[in-house]
Order: sequence, then structure tokens, then C-alpha cells
Amino acid sequence: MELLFQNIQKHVPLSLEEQQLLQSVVEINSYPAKTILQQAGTISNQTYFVLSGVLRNFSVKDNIHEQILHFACEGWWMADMYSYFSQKPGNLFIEVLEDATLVILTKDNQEVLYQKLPKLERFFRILAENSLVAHQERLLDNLSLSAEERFVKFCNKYPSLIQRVSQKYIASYLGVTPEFFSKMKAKLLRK
Amino acid sequence: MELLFQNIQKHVPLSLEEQQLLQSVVEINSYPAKTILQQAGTISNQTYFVLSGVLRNFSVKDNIHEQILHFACEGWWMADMYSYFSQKPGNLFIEVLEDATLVILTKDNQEVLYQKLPKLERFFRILAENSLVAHQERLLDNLSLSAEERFVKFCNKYPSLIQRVSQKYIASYLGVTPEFFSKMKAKLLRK
DNA sequence: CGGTCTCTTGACGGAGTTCAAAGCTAGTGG
DNA sequence: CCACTAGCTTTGAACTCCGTCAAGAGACCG
Repeated sequence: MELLFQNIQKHVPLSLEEQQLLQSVVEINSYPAKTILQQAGTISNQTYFVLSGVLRNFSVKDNIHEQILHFACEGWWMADMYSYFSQKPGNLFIEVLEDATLVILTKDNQEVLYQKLPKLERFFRILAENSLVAHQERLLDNLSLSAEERFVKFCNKYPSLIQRVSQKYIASYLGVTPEFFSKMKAKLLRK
Repeated sequence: MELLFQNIQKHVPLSLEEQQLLQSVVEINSYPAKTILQQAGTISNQTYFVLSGVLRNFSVKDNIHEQILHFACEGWWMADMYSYFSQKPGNLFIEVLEDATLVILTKDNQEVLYQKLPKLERFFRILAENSLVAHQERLLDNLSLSAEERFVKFCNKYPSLIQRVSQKYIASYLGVTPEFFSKMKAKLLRK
């Protein structure tokens, strides 16, 4: 929970009472690996903040092919943002990859927080802005870099994930098949 | 300018006085095609809202290859968000493609607005959230769809841009070469 | 242990790139 | 207002990156 306060205080200060208010409207829960937190086709009203463990979100195309969008580990937020913001059925799944402890914020409670602590409106604005910049950079990478360049960049950016996440998931995140990823990795190691 | 008020009032109401306050801190300017509004390597302190015309933003790799990130036409916002938010030198260029009239909001005036009209904090949060969802969908498309599928989707989503923007730019937006785009288009027309 | 899931390796195929050349369009100056 | 040029679009051939299919070799879990 301390991790959440730190995360917020990177952008807005929180008094002890404000921390307590925040704590009173969120829930903390632990889930084992393979738990499905969000089902495509349903309306999401939860946002997750990861205290420990790893999550992934992904969409499923043609009922077969999974495409991973993101991972989330300690200190990261995750949600089916489309569904959460619009309150319409979403297209994403969220799954626990590694036993996780999560702070859960519901849509209703987030609105309560905006009323009682307007400064959190500022925090979530900044959070969205930063995430937006990160998405834009990743989009640019996917448009202009080769799979190998994206992989090297991923290794530098998220070194810990390479140990913790099975490599077919990393392949999917990068947008290549597990087979090609394996060959690419072998080729890089030969240097 | 009416367009801007409409854009904001989709998410938060604005009284006449609030509209006047907003109007008093922004500037409206017109620029001919080919104007460079933002240079990579410089710090951006402006956000643009397009009243008429078309803009593009792009990055340049190896001093040669341009990669277009986005277009902006009537009713769209555009900025080098990384540089604007972080106040560090950015990597993007912003260029006028079609003679444009823009509302210009500076970083300083945006902070003033947040002080005087806290509800705009809410507006820009929602703007960032919606943009985030759109970026995520586009990222997903680039990871899992073929160039042809992306092109069809682009045509449905932005039919007007196809007329107004030269097709090498659309090719770049989609992440393919102009040559391949031309062949792909010819193939689609044969159906 | 057994069976399922993951990773590796190879042969082949296809989507998209690169390079080059030619036609077409549109902006510019005289 | 025409002519000229520079940039845009088209087309083709050769090539590269990455996907698909298939088979075998680990690795993990009940």
C-alpha cells in the first residue's frame, strides 16, 4: 500500500488523512497465477494497481490468436481502459501471470475520490498523460523498428520481465511469433 | 473558436464567463501549408487545437526516414506531448499540410487555466484518457492486422483525410512504403 | 513418472522493402 | 497562361523479414 502512496506522491502530495481516505475506499486482494480478472465482452468497473506479481492484458482475434498489449508488475496500473472509461463491454482480457497482490479501485469509488480529493483528478490526468507519451513512443517503435531492435529496447527497458515472463508472451508483446522470437534470440546470442 | 467550446463542452460545461476567460488566454493564428510549428530537438510549450486545415506530426530516423504518427484536422488537438508535458527537448516535428487556423495554448497559460478553472483539469484528464484508448487500439491494430486491413480501417475511420492528404503520408501513417501502398491500393480497387 | 505446455530448429511461403525507371500532377516563374 | 521542373504515383524485379507448418527436445506440474 505504501507503494501506491509513493506512486501518487510522485505527482501530488498526500496528507495522512488523505492517505487514510484513499485507503478506506480501495480494496486489497491477492490472486493466484492464471486468475482471469477481466473477461472480454463484459463491462469493467475496476482499475488495478500492482503491489506484487505480474499481470498481462491481451485481446483475442478470431477466437484463436492472442495479442498481448501490456504487462504490469510492481508499481504499475492496469485496466481495460476502454471499458472502464466508457462503461461499455470491452475487448480485453486481464490475467494474473505470477501470483499477485493488487489494490482495486472501482469506478464508483474513483468518482467519490474525485469529489472528495480534487487533486486526484490532477494525479490521474498526469498518469494518463504519461501513459499516452509511452504509448506514442511504443507505436512509433512498432512502425519504424525491426523486431530485433524492439527486442533489444524491451530488454533495456524491462530487464526484470525477461526473467519473470515466459518468452512466448514477450514475443506476443513485441508482435512476432514464438518461433521467430526464438530464432531471433539465438541469433543475438551468437554475437 | 466555437468549435473549441463545443469540443470542451462534450465533457464539461462552460459558462459564458468561463468561455471568455478561456478565450482571453489563447491565441488564434493562421499558417500556410509547409509551416513547421515544432522542430525536433527543441522544447515545445504549445498545444494546438485545429479550427481548419490539416497538421501532421512525425519523427525522423537516421536523418532520412520520416515516420508519421498522426494527422490533425478540424476539431483535433495536437502537440509534441512528450516535450510539452516534460519540458524537455522532443523528437517530433509538427508541420502544416493544408493552410490552417489554430488555437494556440501555451504551457504557462494552461497552468493558469488549471488554477482558475479546475474543471479544465477534468477536461484534459478525459481528453488524455480518450486519446490513450485510441492509441491502444491503434497499437493493437499495428500488432495484429495486415497493412491492407489497417488501410481499410483507416478509410472507414477518416474518409475525409484520404482526399486531403497525399498518399505517401497515409502510407507512412500506416507503416508501409509509398511503393507498397500504391500496389496495395491498386489490388483493392480490382475488387 | 506421464502428459501437457514451452522452446527450438528447419523448410517453405508470403507480406512488405529496396532500387530503378517511367508517367503523372501540381506548383512556380517568366 | 504556358512551360518547366520537382515531387508524387505507378510498376516491375530481386530481396529480406517474418509467418506457417511440422517435428523433436526440454521443462514443469499434477
